[in-house]
Amino acid sequence: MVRPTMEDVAARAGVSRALVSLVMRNSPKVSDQRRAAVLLAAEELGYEPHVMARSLASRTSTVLGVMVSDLRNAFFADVVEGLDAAAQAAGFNLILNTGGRSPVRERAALRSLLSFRPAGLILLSPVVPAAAIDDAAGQCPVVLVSRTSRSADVDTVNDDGEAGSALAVDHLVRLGHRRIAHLDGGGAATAASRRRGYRQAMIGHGLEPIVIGSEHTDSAGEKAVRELLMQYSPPILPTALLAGNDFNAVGAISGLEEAGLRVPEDVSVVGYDNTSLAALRHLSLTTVDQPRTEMGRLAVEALLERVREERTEPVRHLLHPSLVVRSTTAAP
Amino acid sequence: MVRPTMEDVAARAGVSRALVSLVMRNSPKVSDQRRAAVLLAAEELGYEPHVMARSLASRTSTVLGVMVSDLRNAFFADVVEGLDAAAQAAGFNLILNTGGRSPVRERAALRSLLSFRPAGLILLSPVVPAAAIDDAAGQCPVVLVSRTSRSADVDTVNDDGEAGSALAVDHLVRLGHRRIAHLDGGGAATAASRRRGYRQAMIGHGLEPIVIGSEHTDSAGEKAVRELLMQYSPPILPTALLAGNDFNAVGAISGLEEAGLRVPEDVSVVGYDNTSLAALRHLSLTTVDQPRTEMGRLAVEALLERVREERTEPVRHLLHPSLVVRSTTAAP
DNA sequence: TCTATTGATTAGAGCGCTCTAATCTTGTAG
DNA sequence: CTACAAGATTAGAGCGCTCTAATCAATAGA
Repeated sequence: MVRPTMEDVAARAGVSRALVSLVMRNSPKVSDQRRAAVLLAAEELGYEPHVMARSLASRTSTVLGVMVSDLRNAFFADVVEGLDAAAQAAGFNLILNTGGRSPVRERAALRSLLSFRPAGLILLSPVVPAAAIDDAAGQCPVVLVSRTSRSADVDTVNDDGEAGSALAVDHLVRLGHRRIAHLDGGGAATAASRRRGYRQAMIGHGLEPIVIGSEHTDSAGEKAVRELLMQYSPPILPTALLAGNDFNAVGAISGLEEAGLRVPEDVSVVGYDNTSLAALRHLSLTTVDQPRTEMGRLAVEALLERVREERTEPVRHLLHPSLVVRSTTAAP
Repeated sequence: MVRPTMEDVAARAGVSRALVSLVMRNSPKVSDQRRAAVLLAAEELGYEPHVMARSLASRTSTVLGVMVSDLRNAFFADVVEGLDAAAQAAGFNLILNTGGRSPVRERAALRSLLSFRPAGLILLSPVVPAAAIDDAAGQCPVVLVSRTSRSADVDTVNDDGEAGSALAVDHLVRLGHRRIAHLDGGGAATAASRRRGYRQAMIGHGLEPIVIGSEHTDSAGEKAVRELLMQYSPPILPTALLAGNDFNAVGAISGLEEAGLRVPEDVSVVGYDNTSLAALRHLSLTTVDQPRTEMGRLAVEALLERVREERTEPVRHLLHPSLVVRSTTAAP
């Protein structure tokens, strides 16, 4: 279990430790002959540089700290995949902590990540107070995903929820729908802008918004539909639903089917997030797609710009969502 | 962005660096008075120990390397959640890499993880050859999840796929099914034992196994059902299907419905993994549950036992799955 | 008074690497 | 044959910490 060090490689290759260091960082100022000898020795010994020692000595870090509230949410899992791909491509590694939507746990997670002296921090939809984030931003660059910030030290990457909702409403109106209800995402970070977008789009079309309180879960979607059906009977029942997210939409569909209503013949349903769920042929859910891997990529890019000190102005990425039309929407 | 060091704290508290070090590791051999002074100084400066420097100096690591093939798979996401919870509780941190089911990328990921000199490695369903794993095991303790190993240096945590399949078959037989087909998971790491369990259970019940080649995706499930329908017409059509996993099951359900067959009235379907998908009321899939968070916990536990050198014998956890009966199974 | 003994504190080396500055080799021009 | 620039190599300090062994202070025993 005791691994060779640079010194071992140097001894075997008959050169100094400094030369091995140069070869390992593939510096151009090493003769081909020596380089070959060093690489051979390293190969024979199974030597790999010690990243931690390297970053200590060089006063740089190749670690990006990532805090994700909940990996079970496919949306975050996708973003993390995007982060990892971009980080690996740039020679960085992710150190991951889960915060579990608890401010206390998130604080601990932040401290833990910072103690690695990461090159930067990426926080996915954190729930800690802005002060805690600004505090972290004093120690290293910070990028927020799915959360806004007013701090000049913090970059953000968000989906344009207003535009996404508008896309969905426009699609439904174009199909001929007039009574379109929105199942609100409650306290979720993304809920407010989606609701706002829905309201504006409805008013823009001269239609009356109908917002039903819900959550980003399938059971909440089912419950919301039951409430809806209590308030509105078939003649005035909304002919289309814009759910808070895909899970919510699936729940809503169940609720509708249980009540004997067919989707999309009687009621059209649109989700949000385009999770793998929506793509299942069994569901084939019309939904709003957020470019998740792209969000991960942009987050890493923004972070590295700060790390390399190429930029000091904050960046606010507002990504444009797109509508994926599948089989849960049709003319009323 | 330049953070204080132990030296700074020592100077401010009027003590030596070594004393600060003792306080930070809360050693008992420090007088209360000094301890208070040091903690105060640290607090005032916002000092936090530098984990990398610490592990370099102490020749120990608090980092666990995790390689996951695909975070989009909810199964792995759940296991990672379990890993993180257990690791955090033990004062360890996860450094995460995705391997994307590609041996080449996985090899790179392994090297990258090892260059951190982690305390140990946890590999979720890796596809690299056993030799590469044994090689890694020569550098630090390794635990495999959802993959077997014959190496004495490697611990494993697996779900008992044979038992899981048997559970499903028994359930179906008890409902009165006689013609039960299995949609095979193809090259997936878990497919072989599930198929074996299916075969044995069928033979045990005096029934003839029917295995249809498939994959662990929903589109493959749909395709497999089409093939099945080509080979077997209604009178001899299997009345129940054991899919390779939940995704596969959902695809199979779509295929059946498209062919005008109802689930579970005409054909019962059982999935495997109990992903969040299965729990959706809309699907309400009968499936085999693997205790995923528990698997994560056990993996960390096994790793730490090796790290602490409490054990040298390999451990083979074979977790007992359970059947979650929902709405896709009924009497034929 | 002097020496043990115990507990608290510190000096200093060293973990595996990087980086600056110094040194050693060449090749080439004068 | 010497001088010198350019390229190749190395010595050595230092990154922020831990750890061993040494030092120091205070009390107790003879």
